[in-house]
Amino acid sequence: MDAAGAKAGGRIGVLLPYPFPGPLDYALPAGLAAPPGMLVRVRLRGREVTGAVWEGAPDAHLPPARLLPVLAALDLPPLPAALRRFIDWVAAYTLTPPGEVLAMAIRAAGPVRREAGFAVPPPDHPGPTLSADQEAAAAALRARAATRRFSTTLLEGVTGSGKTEVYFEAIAACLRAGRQALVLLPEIALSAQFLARFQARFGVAPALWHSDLPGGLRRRTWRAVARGAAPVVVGARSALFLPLPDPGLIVVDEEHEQSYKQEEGVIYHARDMAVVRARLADAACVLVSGTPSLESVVNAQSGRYARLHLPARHGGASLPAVAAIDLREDPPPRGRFLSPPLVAAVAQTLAGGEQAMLFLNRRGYAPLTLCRRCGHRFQCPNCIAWLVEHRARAVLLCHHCGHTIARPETCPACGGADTLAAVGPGVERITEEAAALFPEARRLVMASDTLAARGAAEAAVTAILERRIDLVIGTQIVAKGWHFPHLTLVGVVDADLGLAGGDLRAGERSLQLLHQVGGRAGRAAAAGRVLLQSYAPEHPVIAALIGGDLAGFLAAEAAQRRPGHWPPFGRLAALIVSANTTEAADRAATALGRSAPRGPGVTTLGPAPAPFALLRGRHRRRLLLKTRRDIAPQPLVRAWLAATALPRGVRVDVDIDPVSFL
DNA sequence: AGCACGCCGACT
DNA sequence: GTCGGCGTGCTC
Repeated sequence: MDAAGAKAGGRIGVLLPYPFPGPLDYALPAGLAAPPGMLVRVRLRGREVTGAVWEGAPDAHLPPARLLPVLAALDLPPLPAALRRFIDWVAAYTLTPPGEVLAMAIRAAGPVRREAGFAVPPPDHPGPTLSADQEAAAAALRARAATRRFSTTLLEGVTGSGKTEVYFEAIAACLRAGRQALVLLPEIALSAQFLARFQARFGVAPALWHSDLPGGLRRRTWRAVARGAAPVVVGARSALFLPLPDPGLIVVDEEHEQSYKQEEGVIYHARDMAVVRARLADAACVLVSGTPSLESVVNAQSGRYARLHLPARHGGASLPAVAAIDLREDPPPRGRFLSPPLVAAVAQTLAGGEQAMLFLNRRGYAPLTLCRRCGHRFQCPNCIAWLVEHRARAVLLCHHCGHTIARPETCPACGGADTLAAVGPGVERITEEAAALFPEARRLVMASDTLAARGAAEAAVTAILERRIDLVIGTQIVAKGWHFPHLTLVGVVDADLGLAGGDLRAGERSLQLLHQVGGRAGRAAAAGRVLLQSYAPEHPVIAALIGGDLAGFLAAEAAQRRPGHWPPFGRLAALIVSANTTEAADRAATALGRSAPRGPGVTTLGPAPAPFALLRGRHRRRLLLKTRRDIAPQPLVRAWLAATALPRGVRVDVDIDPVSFL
């Protein structure tokens, strides 16, 4: 098929936002211009749908008589070539049909009532003064953002070192070069404080992109981006698929965050894909973190990434002092969860007119409800998980599928009245304990469910900043990059919580989370301190936090993972087998296990029950393919699935580079 | 993704 | 004897 195939009057491929193996062929009427990337309307099974003209050899076998005509072209610039190549790349890498990846890119490409535009942030608008360390790092980033050459830089710095202001200088350089900048944030809840800082630097607001954007604004923003009228876009991971005409800089803030991993639909890691997006667009990529992932550190050490380091906290603030409270020596009173030393520290902080925070990464009142008489435990019928009591709502609720029951008065198994006991704490229960201990303190609970309402997170942050709150009790939402200058004490209720479970990255993740939480303390003039309640303070993660030796921890972690070719020294692909019955899941998993690829540098683990062996009513088994770093797992997985006959009703989901084993 | 086609339980 | 369950297959 020659180039004439794409000309008017010929046959063209149109990629549609559905899981087809490739583009479908349509006839292009004479007089209709449809270059690659053009969004077009076509008929599919009688329905009218939007797709994109795509490169690749049309399917010559289909007789011309069966081709339907392209109906119209949308009044939009074609998707840029770099985005088209990115879509194809992500599809091939994640083993997802390309149309499903395209769907993420064009979902918001609908008509709008009023066009939107965003002011170009003036690069030379006077912003905050940088320290010498910041200026040195900013100069390096400016140079990288000003060239039309791909690069990746790991920008590292302790919490409060002013990393944001440093990469703002890279944004300014990118804007001066006439290109667009994209900033990814792990949580859009972060954006309120981020936007204030952006405003302080540039005097205008950037375009925002996330899944909760109302439909009209979403379409207007998409269109503005496509037209090049959004010079800076700040967004969640899905912003990677926006049609920026010429992105010159992609920043991934808090690059270690696990929320960059999309776990449903198209399964991809936004941090890794950001590097690819930058490479295909000849752009600079900047990965930013106070606690970088082992992946990024190893890439920096091997020279693949450049590395910039901000050693000190900005404005003379010092890092908080971290200490453990050994719960074997100082246990909390029976039925309580705050130990005497932690209670004393909170009391002292509050008495000094400063703010304190208690951190527990568990929503609700109690993770388990147990009958003291017969031992009955309340479990979700659809998942292998305990129902979590939410006392304020008087319900027990599954955090995996949302299954909810009214809080029972009697045990359904033995009929016992007053025999049900709440086991273990959630933030609600810690709040109850804190209310009894510090009745005068103005308390605030910060959890994803208590801050779900629009503007709730912003209101909470404002209340803390204005010192209308004395004691914050929160889940991991408090670990995000908030800046609370009057907060001087962080108490971690259960520092051991994230360490159980045998997950490859449990230690690394726990260290990052606790370090980030601790980083909320003492960000201004007053010194901060962090107290970690633990039954195992000698654990390497707790020891690294106390000693402030994050690099040492990562080095030990690397030494453990390297010999077995575990990531980042090897590659993983997970196959999740799910079926309606245990038997079907077992049969399929066993069949896959028998036909698993083997060979030098290739091993298969499993099948094993997936950590949630029953989730949302489906029985799950998991197999893990591990390859040496120089062996791509995708062709192996493709061949593996093609060679294995699977029983009816069985689904196999592939997760390339799985990060969560739970 | 939708939407049609196709074989096995409870209904007029 | 039918109406309808959603499992499987196709869409240019």
